[in-house]
Amino acid sequence: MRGVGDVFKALADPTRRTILDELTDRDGQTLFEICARLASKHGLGSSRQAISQHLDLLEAAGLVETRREGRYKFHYINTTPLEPIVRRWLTKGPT
Amino acid sequence: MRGVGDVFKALADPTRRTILDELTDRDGQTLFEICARLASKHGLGSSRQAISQHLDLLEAAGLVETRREGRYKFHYINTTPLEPIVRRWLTKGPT
DNA sequence: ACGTTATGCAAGTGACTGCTTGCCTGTCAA
DNA sequence: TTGACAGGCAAGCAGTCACTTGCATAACGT
Repeated sequence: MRGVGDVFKALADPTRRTILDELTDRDGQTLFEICARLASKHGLGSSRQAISQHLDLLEAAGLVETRREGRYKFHYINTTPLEPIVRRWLTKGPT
Repeated sequence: MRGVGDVFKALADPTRRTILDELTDRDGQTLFEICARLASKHGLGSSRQAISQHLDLLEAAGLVETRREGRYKFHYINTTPLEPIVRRWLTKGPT
């Protein structure tokens, strides 16, 4: 369904927000790359399956898009769903 | 603590987002007013205690501020914590 | 003073969430 | 073809969350 609520739910978890930080820093990473960089740069000891489930959720919310190439799967951040989210309460007058 | 995670957690629930919608429409409502308008305008049948707990959470996140006056407690929306939240991933270059 | 109104506090419950565990599929190099 | 590598699927478990239930506090009208 990829409704608005999915975006908020995806952003509710700190690990998922850190994943978005990582993809902002270097877009198009594989699952193993993300795991390695989360561990080294952010000090997160999450397992591969945990990160994979987080990526599934981010993809379901439309915040991450994927591209398969052989046995690799690259993950790209998509900030499009983010803009209208908060603007909902910020805009008092007509845009 | 009122950290960044509290704001995301507060926004994760659809009822709390509807409460923010209501306060955007009419600021400074009491608990009973919010309950009544949530039921009539938004079709939500949440109990008073449920709404009260949601308001506590929104206040802990800094999204709602309160002012007591006699036996009434008025709730005001505060959008200040919202701006830097999403901008975190939107800004690629210097603002 | 007494009852009503508006709100607060806290324990208990069912559902959801994040994570683990174990096994399976598909791809590439030798 | 065999083994290693990248990723996927699904069941189970512990913690959290939203909600209810029941009682308590405080302010106001009469």
